[in-house]
Amino acid sequence: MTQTEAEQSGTQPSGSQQHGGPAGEEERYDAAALQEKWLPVWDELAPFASGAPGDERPKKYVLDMFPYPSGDLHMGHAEAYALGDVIARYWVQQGFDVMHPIGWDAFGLPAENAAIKRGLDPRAWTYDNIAQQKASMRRYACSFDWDRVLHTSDPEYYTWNQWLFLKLYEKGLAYRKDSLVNWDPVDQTVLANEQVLPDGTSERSGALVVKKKLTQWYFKITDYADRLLDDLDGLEGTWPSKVISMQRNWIGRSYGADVDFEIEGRDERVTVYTTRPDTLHGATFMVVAADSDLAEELAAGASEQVRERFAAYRTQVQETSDMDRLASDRPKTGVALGRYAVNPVNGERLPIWAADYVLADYGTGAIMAVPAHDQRDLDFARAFDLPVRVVVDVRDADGDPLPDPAASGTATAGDGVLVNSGSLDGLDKRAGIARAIEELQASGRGRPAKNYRLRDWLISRQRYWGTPIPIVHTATGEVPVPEDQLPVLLPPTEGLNLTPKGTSPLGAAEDWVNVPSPVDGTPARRDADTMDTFVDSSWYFLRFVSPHDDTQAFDRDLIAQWGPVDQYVGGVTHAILHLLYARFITKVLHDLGYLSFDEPFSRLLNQGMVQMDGSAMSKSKGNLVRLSDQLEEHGVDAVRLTMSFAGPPEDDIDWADVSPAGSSKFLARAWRLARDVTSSPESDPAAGNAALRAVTHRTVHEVTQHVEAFRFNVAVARVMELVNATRKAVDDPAVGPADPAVREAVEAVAVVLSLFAPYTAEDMWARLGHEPCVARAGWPVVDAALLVQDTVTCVVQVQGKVKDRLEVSPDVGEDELRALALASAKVQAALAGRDLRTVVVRAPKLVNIVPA
RNA sequence: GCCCUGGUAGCCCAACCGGCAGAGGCAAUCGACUCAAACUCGAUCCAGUGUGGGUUCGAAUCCCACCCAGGGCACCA
Repeated sequence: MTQTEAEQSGTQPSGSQQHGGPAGEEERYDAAALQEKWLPVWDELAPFASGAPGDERPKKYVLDMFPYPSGDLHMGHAEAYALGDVIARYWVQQGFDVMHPIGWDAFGLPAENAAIKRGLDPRAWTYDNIAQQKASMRRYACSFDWDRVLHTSDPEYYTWNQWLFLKLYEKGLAYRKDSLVNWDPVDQTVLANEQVLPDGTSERSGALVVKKKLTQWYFKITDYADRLLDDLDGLEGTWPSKVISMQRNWIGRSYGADVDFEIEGRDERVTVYTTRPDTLHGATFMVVAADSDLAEELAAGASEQVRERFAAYRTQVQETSDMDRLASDRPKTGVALGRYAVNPVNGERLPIWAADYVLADYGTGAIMAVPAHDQRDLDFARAFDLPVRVVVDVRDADGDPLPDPAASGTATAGDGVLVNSGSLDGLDKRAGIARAIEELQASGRGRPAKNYRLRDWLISRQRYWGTPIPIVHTATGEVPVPEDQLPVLLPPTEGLNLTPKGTSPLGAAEDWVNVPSPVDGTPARRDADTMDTFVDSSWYFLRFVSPHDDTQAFDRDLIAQWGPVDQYVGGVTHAILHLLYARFITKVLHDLGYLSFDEPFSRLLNQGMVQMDGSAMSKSKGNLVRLSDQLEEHGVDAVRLTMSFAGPPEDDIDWADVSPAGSSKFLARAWRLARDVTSSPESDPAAGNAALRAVTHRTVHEVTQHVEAFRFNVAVARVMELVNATRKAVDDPAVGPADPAVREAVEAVAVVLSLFAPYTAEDMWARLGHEPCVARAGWPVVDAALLVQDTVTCVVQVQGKVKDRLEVSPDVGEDELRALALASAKVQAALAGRDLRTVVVRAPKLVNIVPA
């Protein structure tokens, strides 16, 4: 190896020579050598093992979102795990039994696609990558409890995925239905709504998603919509407000009324959902979603000509529907169905149209159109020359009536007084809605209702590398696989063609798919689809408490002790998908009696992303900065420190704006302090330099607050100050390297740095004469007496402008301070003889003198 | 279109409850050390807080309007 090994083979050789310098040259900071030296020691001592029997420390659960094993770790991982580690290591230093586990989200399409491309088994690809990432994480000094590792692709794990499915199935929360689903034509599988980007493309493959009618499994997350929404209130303050508002948006609850309309020539009424039942008198037509069964049915009862026009329109809609969802100003299209509804409040005949601006899967797929007060309805009315009737008198800021929507083309959606509305006339929006609902209920034509933007969670995937759905289809219907027959193992890939073809590759595994019915032994077929991998990650945090338990998904006593997760750390990219699903599953398991809590993550920290020159680094765009290169060049500690110091954790880091070389310089500077300390570990700090001690204690005090508030960048800045102050003291002949206050300061630096730069901190600790591990040394105790300052600087302002500064006692009296300030020559000069109007005194920090 | 963040030095970022705009770092410049360089050490330079109003003794901080950047939702009745 290199000279670093020679250097490390001896114990602390004084005057080791690395660059051919003269004999007696001092040792230098060598990041690579420190890594070689301490990694094996930590492997041996396992300072982050958690949950040992008899461990009396209070428990804390810190969790980083587990990675997907595609290739080696990249800069994004490096940031996330550096920041999560600061928190985990901090709580260990504070004396907690911290569970900080790691695992791999190992099922999923990328493994399968990569495997197809290279003709490999997805298992081999996945587990090779895991091994590589795991080795990288160890080198990166992540404070994980390595005894708790899990992989979601292990049968030991996905067994319990199947168990979870059965629990939901028993509860009626897993069901199969036939509907239009999002189909990814590239990956040849369906996608959840959440996996379709706003521009209508797949978040995975980037392909334009199309609609396809399929029978699929769903989890009934909409049953939990109210709780998922309302319980967000309790996360206020501990979750980023951004995530909370994104989830609120996503669930999208609205309140209104269901209103029943009679249909001429049809026995059944049609119910529509509206948020504005007060405007019912303004309804001039009805619209049903063109792709709904209702439209089909209504058209079937119409004339031959209408049926033909409808069929043509429907085909057109299905071909173009997802193509230009984005084009919000695209012209309204539709066909009249030649059928009529009857307005329940005034008996008017309303023509029924089929159009694509009404969605089949929201509400009832039918609306009452009130063109005067709804822009979409107005656009439609103007396109097809339908009547517009104003029923709300909306005024502008000056109290003038707004122009007639029929003429202006702008619907008046604002608040106003109801007109042309019979018994509702004169009421405002709020009262009008309440009265309208009352009257509808009284006449049996309507009732209060609410709706959600959130849809049920589609979990079927037509791919190989996932958890088989534990259902068998028999001649008489679907039968769940009995719990004691789990797991349903994935068949081997031999003989299977994994290439996407629209149906699950598992269906071709004849030996696997053909099974006797668990009920009566008659021939049956397994469900060949696999589960969305978001199912895997929706409960993995529970499994960590007992990852090797083969009798249950998780140990209920242990999860009661550890859960919920005290601190969750991960990217904001999962703000909706993963976090919403995890919250849902947690609530379900709570309701089933498995959990005592119903929110999984008490606190959440979103780290930002790492960019280069303003552009995101990702697999698809090519990794502009390679983590391995950075680690090679600057060392683990410098990279980690840079991640913490770059800015607030939630901000993105542009690698071009930060300086790992600067971090490295700072670490060397800190390290040299430890090298220079000459006092013994037993020296008494109380005998040390008072000024330096004050700086040390004040720094530790502030760092503590900053770390707890996630202001890691500021915490690091404070340590830099302490290092600078200590260096000055060491070089000051009046203090010097033997002063016990210097040792106290350097020890504090070592312990605090153990959160950010573990290798450097460990070596400093050793040089200070201590045994490893510094990670378990304990957080420095602040002596409150040393935080009290003898004097404070009082600012004296004249008209808010600083004119003088006074050194005063912290408990100086107001009157005394006022007199002192007025006596200042600089103040008198600024006043130039003017009379005083007021003197504001905020003892002891400030006096503001206002002249007349 | 609606909602949410955020604009402080050349750059990344601090600044408590409204109270001295600068803690820390990068870059730059100068000096010391060196045969020279790297390393190291020391020093210097730099903004009045996106714009315009308002409240206040006092505003980066609070309020209003606007501009810019980023993010979320978007034909959800």
